[in-house]
Amino acid sequence: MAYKILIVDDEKMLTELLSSHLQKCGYEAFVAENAEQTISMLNVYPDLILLDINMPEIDGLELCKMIRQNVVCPILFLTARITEQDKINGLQAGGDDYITKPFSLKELTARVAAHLRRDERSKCTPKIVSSQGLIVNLAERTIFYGEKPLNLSNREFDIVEFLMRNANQIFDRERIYEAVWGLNAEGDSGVIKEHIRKIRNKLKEATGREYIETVWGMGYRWKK
Amino acid sequence: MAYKILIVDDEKMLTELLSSHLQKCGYEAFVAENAEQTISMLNVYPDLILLDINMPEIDGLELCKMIRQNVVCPILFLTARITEQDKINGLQAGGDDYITKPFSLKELTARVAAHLRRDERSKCTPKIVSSQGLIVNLAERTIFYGEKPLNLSNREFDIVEFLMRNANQIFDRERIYEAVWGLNAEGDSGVIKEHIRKIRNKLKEATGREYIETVWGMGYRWKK
DNA sequence: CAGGAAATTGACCACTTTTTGACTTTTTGA
DNA sequence: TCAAAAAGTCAAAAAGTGGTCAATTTCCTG
Repeated sequence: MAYKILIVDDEKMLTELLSSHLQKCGYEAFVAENAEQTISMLNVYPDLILLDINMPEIDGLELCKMIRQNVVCPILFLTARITEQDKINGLQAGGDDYITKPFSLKELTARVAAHLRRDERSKCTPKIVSSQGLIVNLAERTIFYGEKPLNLSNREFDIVEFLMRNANQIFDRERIYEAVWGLNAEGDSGVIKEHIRKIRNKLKEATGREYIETVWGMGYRWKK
Repeated sequence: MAYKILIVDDEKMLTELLSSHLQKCGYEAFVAENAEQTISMLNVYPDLILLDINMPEIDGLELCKMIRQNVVCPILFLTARITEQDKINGLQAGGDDYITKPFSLKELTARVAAHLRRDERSKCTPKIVSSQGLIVNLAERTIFYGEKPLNLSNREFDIVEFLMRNANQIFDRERIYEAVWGLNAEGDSGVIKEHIRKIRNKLKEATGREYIETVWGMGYRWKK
């Protein structure tokens, strides 16, 4: 069974981004937007908690203490700035680590993985998915069409994985950029166009089929 | 003693193919074609079960639950297609993993090996292991290729042991550092690169073969 | 404590991936 | 039909990654 991660934050944008990304990484994500929801969410017994300290009307540290009374899993703070004093306060409240905003999704998942690893219980993340004749190995980040390997680069794999997981949905380039890079897209740099091209070539090469459809004026979608 | 694998499927073609392949890989294979045979086969105490869910007249999931009442070994589902709901149902029934058809034999054996290995790790660790012609003596910390000693240094041995124990899994340099040094890696110092080089040289020198594979942008893995 | 092996570091090079920007083609709607 | 907007293409620059080597530091052992 996948690790369960509880995200506590009041910014919808961020929680959505985080939960979709964590799901992409094979975790099960839960979201709580306030103290009340958080406490009731503890019933799912999360394996790790991401907690924003700077929420209006809620004292993150107090919330952390309350959580600690009920669970022992790692608690990682999300915070804008961090002073030495913040660190001490946080640790006293029962936190395990800090992630300072802004952070990349890569960094976040690395830290999450590190803590889960340290916590060491049997890891059972789903590894292999298959779709339309493509066999996707999430652990090795490889995709095969039968015996033929796709040989995607890391970025290419990220994009394919994202589109595949959200098959049939249309995403414009900005959205894809945000989802995969974990950053806000500033204008259209054209990176996505180029990556989509490379991906399409490799897919066509190996399978002879079209997987990524262009919806004119809207974006791209993975055909299912 | 060889690992015992029970194959549960009603397609004779497939079971024959699988059992002959698994035998070639050094496993002992048993076949059951229906629920009744499966239950009675459990008396051989298989180390792993391959279970086709989509058999006519038999509900694979029910069968899985019945098996689970008797044994704790890993159960891998063979299935044509897989939806999110299938996954949930399967896990609730006590399954450990899915292999979606069509699959390559290579993939199948890799997954089988992975599960057996995971199971093995929870048992006691053997003193002497052999892999691809290498004979590893964990007590004396020596590795021989036939009569030829490898003469690895301590660190080198640690790294090889770690990679070997987790064969086929990919580890980036940071992970290897954490696993072998037991410390958090602060940035990439390049130590691993250098050790990998030394190890590769010694392996090549003694065996003429390649054991450690580089997965670009991902890390290293011990080829098995 | 000296001498040698082992471990580590940093610099360098070759190679791959990622990004960029100029340019072409396609699509759309006035 | 034509012009503007959107999408696609290409090659080259920039950034990142891994392999190698030599130099330095650390660790043993006699």
